Amino acid sequence: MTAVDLRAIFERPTLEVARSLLGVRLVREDGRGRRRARRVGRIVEVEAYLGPADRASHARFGETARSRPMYGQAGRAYVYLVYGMYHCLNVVTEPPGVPHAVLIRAVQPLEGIELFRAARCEAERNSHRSASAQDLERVRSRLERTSVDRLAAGPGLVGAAFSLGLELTGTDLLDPGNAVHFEPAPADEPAFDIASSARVGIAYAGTPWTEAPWRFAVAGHPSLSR
DNA sequence: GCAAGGATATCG
DNA sequence: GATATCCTTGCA
Repeated sequence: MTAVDLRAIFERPTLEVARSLLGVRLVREDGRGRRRARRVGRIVEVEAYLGPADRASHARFGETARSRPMYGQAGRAYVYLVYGMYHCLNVVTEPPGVPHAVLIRAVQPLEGIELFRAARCEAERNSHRSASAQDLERVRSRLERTSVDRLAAGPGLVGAAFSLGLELTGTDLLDPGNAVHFEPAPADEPAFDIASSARVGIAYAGTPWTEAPWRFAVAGHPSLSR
C-alpha cells in the first residue's frame, strides 16, 4: 500500500472512509536526525459524521467559524475542544463544500511509548489550573502503571498522547512531510473483523441519529474506548 | 456517581 | 453580553 492508496481512501463515501481508516497508522514526528522523535499508533476506533443533515455533527448549524474546516479538502485535520479540556482529531472527507468528517476515537500505541506517556503527563499538567508537584507525581505514577494499550484509548486521550491542539486544524494528514500524518498499514498485516455500533456522547441529536451505527472498531481490540 | 473546564451557539 | 450545552475523563 502506498501514499496514493491513502489518498484513494478519501475519495470514497464517508462511511467507507471510516471503515478503511481502521488499521491506518497515525504518526507524529518531531525534530530531525538524531533528535527525531517518532510516535506511531494504529487507528482502532472511529466515528463518522455526515454533514448538516446529521444532527450529531458540528456541521448541523451549517457553516460557522467552528465548522468551516469541515467544508475544506478531504484528508485535512479538523481539531476541536470538547468539555473545555480535550482536543479531538477529525479527518475531513468528501469533496470541498460537503462537510463530512471522521473522528479518530482510539489508537493502539506502537512506537514511542515513553513519548506517549510524557505527552499524556504534559496534557494533564496543562489542563489543571494549579497542579502541585505532588499532583504531578501522582499523575506520572498513574501513567507508569497505565498499560500501553490504554494510553490512547479514547478521543481525548488520542489528542493528549499525540500532543494535538487546535492549531493542527487544516493540516494535510496525507502529506508525510507534516509532523502529524497518516501512514498506510503494512501489506502483511492480518485481516480483522469490523464491529459497528451507535455513536456515543450525542444524546442531544435525537433519533435516528443517536441509533445510526456509524461507529466502527477493530472487533475486540484492547485499545478501544470504554 | 460527579466535577473539572473553556469554547461555541443561541437567546435576549 | 449572558448562559446552557457539550463527539470526555479520572477520581470520589
